[in-house]
This record gives sequence, structure tokens and C-alpha cells, in this order.
Amino acid sequence: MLSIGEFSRLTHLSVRTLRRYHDAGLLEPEDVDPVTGYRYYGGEQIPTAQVIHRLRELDVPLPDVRRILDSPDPGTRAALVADHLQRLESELDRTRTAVASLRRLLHPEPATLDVELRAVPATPVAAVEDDVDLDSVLTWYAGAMAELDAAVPDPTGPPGGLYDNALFEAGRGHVLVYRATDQPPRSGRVHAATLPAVELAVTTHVGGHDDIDVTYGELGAWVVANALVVSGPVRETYLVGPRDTADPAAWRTEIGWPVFRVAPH
Amino acid sequence: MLSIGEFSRLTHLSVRTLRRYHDAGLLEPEDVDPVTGYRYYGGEQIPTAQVIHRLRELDVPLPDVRRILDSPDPGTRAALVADHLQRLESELDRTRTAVASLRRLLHPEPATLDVELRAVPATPVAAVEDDVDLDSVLTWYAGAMAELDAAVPDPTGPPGGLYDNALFEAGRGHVLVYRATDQPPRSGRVHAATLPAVELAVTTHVGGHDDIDVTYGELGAWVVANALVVSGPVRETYLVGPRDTADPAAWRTEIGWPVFRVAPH
DNA sequence: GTGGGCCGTCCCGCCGCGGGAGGGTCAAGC
DNA sequence: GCTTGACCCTCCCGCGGCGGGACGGCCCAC
Repeated sequence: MLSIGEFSRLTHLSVRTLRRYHDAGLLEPEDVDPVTGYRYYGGEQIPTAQVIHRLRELDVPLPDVRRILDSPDPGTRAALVADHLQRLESELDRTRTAVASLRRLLHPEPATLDVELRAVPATPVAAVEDDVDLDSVLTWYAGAMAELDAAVPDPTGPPGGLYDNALFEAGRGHVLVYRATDQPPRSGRVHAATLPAVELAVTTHVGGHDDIDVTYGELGAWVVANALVVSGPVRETYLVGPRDTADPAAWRTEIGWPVFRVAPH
Repeated sequence: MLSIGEFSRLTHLSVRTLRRYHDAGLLEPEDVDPVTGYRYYGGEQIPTAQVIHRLRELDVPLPDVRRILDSPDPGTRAALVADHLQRLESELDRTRTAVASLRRLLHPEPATLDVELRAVPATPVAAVEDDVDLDSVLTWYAGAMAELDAAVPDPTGPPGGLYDNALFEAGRGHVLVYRATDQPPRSGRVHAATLPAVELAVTTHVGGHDDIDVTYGELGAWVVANALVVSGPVRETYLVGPRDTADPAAWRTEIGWPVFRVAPH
């Protein structure tokens, strides 16, 4: 039987950390003196401690470590670990795109922003809409657009979406994706809707969506400089998107921000 | 002039976050109403907001973001950014080794642990020692060993080190690296020292140091199973190390834990 | 002038870890 | 037996960056 200090030396985990792992139910000491509260560990707990150590090095949250250790079946365990590696992978992707975007941001090409003010009439469309969290919007989009495509075999224009400002401000907001069509059908989540008539400040973002907010910013600056005010959900129209070509550099996304002129007072 | 809400919509930064960035001195509003405290931003602040956004996506701490933005010279800026990318890179390395080690841990080879109990006499050596933080121990080791090599041209054995248990428990402890030699010299930090006579539980770790603590654990378990108790700083002897071959798989590190027999009571 | 949306400040919680206070326990040496 | 010092216990706080929520003042269109 090992005192917590001895066990700490054997595992290279600090005493404080061992106590925390006990409290969290990750690594129960083999014995706890009911009077003094002293923790006593067994030598065979060392491998477990090391697995925990490794998982923590990979920033696996304590509750997830618990789940992994508690799963008796090695297959389940492996799946949970693989899950986490997957998460690390996607985080790495996020980092990569952020680095690339930062590079572009610090070495900007001369801005060739082409903004057009366009009055858009009310438009009947087939749409799918919902309240969505910002971090699940991509998944939601894929599902909604697939359903939309199935229901609208002969669209009369490129796909698009309306994104509530709250989505970016509060991390959750109303999202609507649509396809223009002559006879809006109704099936599943797909229903007929009408995009309201608005005046749009429109520009086109070229390339992947990693730094689309730069274009958003430039468009916003243009709107401000022209004494306009944004109002209502932004519209994106996917002129050329992943469905057209796998090369993000070729994508064309039209961004339209509903605006109205500030009354000069 | 833009209210904080409008600026938030234009930059995809939440209102709360913008306020925090103001408090932290990262992004001062162009104007603050002295009476109401209302913040007003200018359109030309959008690009700055986006740079901050990107740096935060890379987990650059706010004070560092401040330093980057405050440096007027683009060269300095680039250097600071490169610094951070470097840090991300090394973190990635850490992750990679942790993943590899975890894999080994979950699919263990049959343990072939060969432990020897060895009485070691007092040994005169040339040494460099210091109190070191755990996260700077590798750097310290490189410098100390280089100095040691320069001062001891004809060592009579492989290099080694003594590592205070506190280094692992508290993150900081006393470290001593040494080379055996007939005539211990004195130059710079190098001085004569004597390793005390101890009884060592000794085993050899094969491979890189990524999962050396697994061997530590196995050795510890052996010590416990044989009714021994560890006492004093662990000794590592680098039989085959990076100075000998670049292939970590070929490294041999002898780990010796001072022990004494528990009095049977 | 009034309502509702916007803005302000302040405090709390999250996560995993360490620092530190304040007090009880164990074991070696007398 | 007793003292001493190392060891162990619990409890609270701070870190960093963000969000949630309370509470109150401000702005503007009706």
C-alpha cells in the first residue's frame, strides 16, 4: 500500500492532481482510512494513472477520461479515444486555416472590393429554416441543403441562405436556406417562403470561407462609408461552391447586406 | 460612428468580447461618450478587429495580442507572430508524441522488465547542478551537458543525471548532471562532486523518452512488490542517447531508483 | 412621454491546475 | 512515554477568456 506521496513519485503526477482525480472519480485509491482520510494506492494502479496522464496530455476533459476508463469493452474504449483524436484533427484544421487567413490578413492584396447597391424584389422560394447554434451550422446546412436539393429538382438559380445577425452575436440564431423555383413544393422540412424585398449592398467573396469575414468587414466598412445602416439578416448566394468544384480558390460567394439610407438630420 | 452593436455585426465579434477587448486595451473605441460611457467605433477599426479575431483563433493570449498590435514596426510584428506559430508547432509535437505513447500504452507488448538490485559505491564525478523548473529542464540539460563535455575531455563512463523527486511533484527541483572522470576539474559551473553510496533498483528503458514514465511506473511497481521503498533522487544514465544516434528507438537509458528495505514489523 | 431595444457595470461559473492557510497524523529518535 | 518534522487532510482563491444574468440608465420612433 502506497501513500499518496509515494504514488505521486511513482507516476509523476502531483499530489494535488491525484487528489483531484480521486474527487472526480477517475482514480479511486485502493483504500481510504475512514478516520484520517488518508489515501492508499496499490502498485497495480500505476498503469491506470499513466493512461490518465496521457489522455490529459491530449487535453481530454476529465469527464471524458472517466468515460473511457469506465467502459469495460476495449472496443468502446478505442472508439472513444479515436473520437478524441478526430477532434484534435479537426482542431488542427481550424488552426491551419486560421494561420493561412492571418497571413493573408497581414500581407493584404490591394483591395479590389466591388460593391453594388441592388434593389431586390420579393422572391418566392423553397426553403428550410431553423434556429441553429453557430458551431453546428455547417452540419445543419449540409442536411438542409441535401433535403432541399431532393425536393427541388429544377431550381431557377443558385442556392442561398439567410443568416440572422444573432447567430454571430449570441452564437445562435435563425437560419434559412433556399432555392429559387417556379413551383415551390412542400415535403419534409421544405416549405414555400418568400424572401422580402430589400435593398442590398452586394459584393462577391472569392475563395474559401476561411476568411469570409474579411470580406464581410470590407463590405461593412463600405456600407458605413456610404452613410448606410445594415438591417436584417445577411444573404449569402453560393454562385460557385463545393457542389461545383472541390477547389476552394474557385468558389464565388455573393454577400448581400440589407441596408437603408440614414436620414440626414 | 458605429455603436458597439453595429460594430459587432460588422466584425462577428460579440458585444461582450468587444467590451473586454476595450478593457484590455486591445481595441479602443474611437470615441467614448464621457457621460453615458457608450462606445463608438470607426469603420477603419474593422481590419484591426479581424486581426485580433485571427490571433485569438490561434489562442494567442490577450496580452500578447496587445504586444503584437502595439509594435509599430511590421518586422517586429511578424517576428512575434512567428514566435507564436513556433509555439503551436512544438505543441503539435507534444501532441504527436502523446498520441504515439498512448497507442503503445493501450496495446502493450508483454512486459520484459529486467530489474536488478545493485549496490553502488560513492563515486567522485564532475558535475553541474541547479534548481530547475520542469518545463525548462531539457534546455537546462543541453547547456549543462555541453559545458560538462567541454570540461571533461576523457570521461570514464556514460553521462548521467540525478533528478530530485520534487521536480515531478512540485514542478521544480534540484537537478545534477555528471560525468565520471579520474580528475574532476573545476571550470565555470563544473565542479567536483561525490555521488553518495546507495542501493539502486535498476532497469533499462529502451527507446525515446516520450514514454519513459511507463518504465518508471513498472520499476516503481517492482520496487513496491519487493517490499522496498524509494528514497532520494532518481538516477538516469544515458548508455545510448542522442549524442550517439539520432534514432530514438536505439536509445538506452538506465534508470536507478535508490531504495531501502522496509523493516518488517 | 412612453415602450422597447440598446447600452452600461458588476458578479458568477466554467475547466484543470497550483498556491497557501490551518490543522490533524505518522514514525523516528529521545 | 514525548517531541519533532515530514506528511497528509480539507477548504478557499486565482488564473484566462468567454458567456449568462441581474440591474439600471439611455436613445429614439411612435
